[in-house]
Amino acid sequence: MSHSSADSSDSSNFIRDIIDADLASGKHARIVTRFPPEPNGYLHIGHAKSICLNFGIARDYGGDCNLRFDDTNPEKESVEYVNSIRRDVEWLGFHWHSNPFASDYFDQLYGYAVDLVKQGKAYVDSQSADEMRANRGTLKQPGVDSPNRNRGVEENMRLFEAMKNDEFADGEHVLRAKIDMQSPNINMRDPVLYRIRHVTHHNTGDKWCIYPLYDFTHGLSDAIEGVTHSLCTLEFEDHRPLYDWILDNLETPSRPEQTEFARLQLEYSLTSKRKLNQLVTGGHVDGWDDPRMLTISGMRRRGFTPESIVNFCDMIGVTKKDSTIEMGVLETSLRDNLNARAVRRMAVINPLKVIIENYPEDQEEVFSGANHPQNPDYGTREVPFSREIYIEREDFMEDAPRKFFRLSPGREVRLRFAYYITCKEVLRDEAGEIEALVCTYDPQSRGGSSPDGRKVKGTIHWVSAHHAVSATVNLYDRLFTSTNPGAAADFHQALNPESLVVMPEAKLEPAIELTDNAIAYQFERLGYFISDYGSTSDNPVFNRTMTLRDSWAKIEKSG
RNA sequence: UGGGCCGUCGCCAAGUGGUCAGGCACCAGGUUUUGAUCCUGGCAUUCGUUGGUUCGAGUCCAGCCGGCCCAGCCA
Repeated sequence: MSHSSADSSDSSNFIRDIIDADLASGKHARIVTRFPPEPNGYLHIGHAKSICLNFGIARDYGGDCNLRFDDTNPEKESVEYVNSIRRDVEWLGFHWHSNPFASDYFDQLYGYAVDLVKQGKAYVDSQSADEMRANRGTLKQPGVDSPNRNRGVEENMRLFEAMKNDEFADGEHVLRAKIDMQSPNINMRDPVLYRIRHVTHHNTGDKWCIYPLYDFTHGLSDAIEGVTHSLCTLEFEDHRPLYDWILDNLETPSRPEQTEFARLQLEYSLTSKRKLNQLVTGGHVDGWDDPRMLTISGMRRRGFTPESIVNFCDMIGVTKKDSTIEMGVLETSLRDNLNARAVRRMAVINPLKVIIENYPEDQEEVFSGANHPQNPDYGTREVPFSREIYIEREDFMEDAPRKFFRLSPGREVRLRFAYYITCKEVLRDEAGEIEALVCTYDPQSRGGSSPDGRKVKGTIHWVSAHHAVSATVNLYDRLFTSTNPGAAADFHQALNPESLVVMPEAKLEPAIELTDNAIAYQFERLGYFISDYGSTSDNPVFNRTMTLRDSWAKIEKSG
């Protein structure tokens, strides 16, 4: 397509290098990956990076990628999230080999835990959470052994079974791995494997009152599925020794390996499910799919294409370096894709009426406008014209600088596809506000060029007043004013009060489809737009997906 | 001397001892009935730093500096 599109087939990274080596050495004959979200929130742009990595590798190496729900904490999880996650992954264009829940493995996981107990490598601890915390030590001081650490296998077996059989209250006991309370790695100081939680699970219902923790569950789930490369983010690096310890001490059907990469950080955005949840529940946005949210569902509603997101992930790469991507990268990827595909139309968001005084009052005519300037396959549509039209208020300036190529008293501009017009008079209301413009047109300039070949520097968009369709247009801007809102003591302070500006009086040319989130339009000179969910011909609502690049704004700013 | 990880252009990122790819951003031109798109050119004598090994170091070694992560019965 164009310069900024990355070709995933030749984009390599250190993880693909590892896979290449494993294939070359014969360690693996086939590659299996997994994308393991916890269904406790909606997927966001950060997850997209992981999805593209895991599913992209499976696709490129002819292997499989599973969509596995890491659902070991029933208190926070729900089927609403499960469904949204499935939908988002599919919408991005990826296909999973299987779609299991970690909770599907609870029986097997319990068996593995029993195995550890029998080997004397796990024990039931009856300390309170506070006692455990106190005995864990600190980052610099080793922990001390639990008084229950040397319980016999028989007693541990009896207690663990009793935990499972609902004989204890929440928090009374936990199952812990018996590793090393002196370890410099806190994760190895006898980590908890199972806790008691009397909570209904979205998948297993009330079958269990004990639930395994992430560290115990994850590697074993990988092993059960035959995952070869278990890819996760950097904060799990310290967990790898535990991941390995569990697999090294149990007989599993396969031996997966964990590799960590840096999570995505994007300027002006939040990628913490907890904080996104607060935006939703706090009413700061219109749900998880608010077009300002960088959730996959929000981006979809905003008008992002899956291709633009996947391409963005290819552009940013995969490394172990903490980094923050500039918004411009995402915006460029979006514009690139939308520029290639969007259907061109004219719409006026902030209308100013123009009366063409020498155009006959009862006359109408129709111009042909290309649906895409670089792609004739898109065809053309008819654009009606008449004596009264609307133009953008920003396209008129009374005291215009020389570099302003638009309408101004005495100046001539081209109406796209139509005629040259010259501004003759400015009409005002009692308050002195500009109400309308009186212009004349040059009948010789029909179609947008004149026989004398005179140059008209500016071309502006317009909509015939008589034929216009009224609509509401939502202008979205970044949700936060700070490049790193997550770093603020309270991210609410960084909320952008102008992240949504509603334009209730927009005028659209008639050839615009008014309903549901389907067709990506470019409203010429304004940006890319898409109809919002629930938009109807009675009440059309459009979301601005992205502005066009605006070099005039840059000139204007620099004076 | 708690452990783990990271440091190549403003932001990303290739580079696997032979003399710093590419993208974004930015700047300067050209085309243009979207100040869009597109096209052309410019943009790291230098790889956190110091020293060492080598004919040769971003790549190997040592020290130092800076940043990130870890003390949930969260993931």
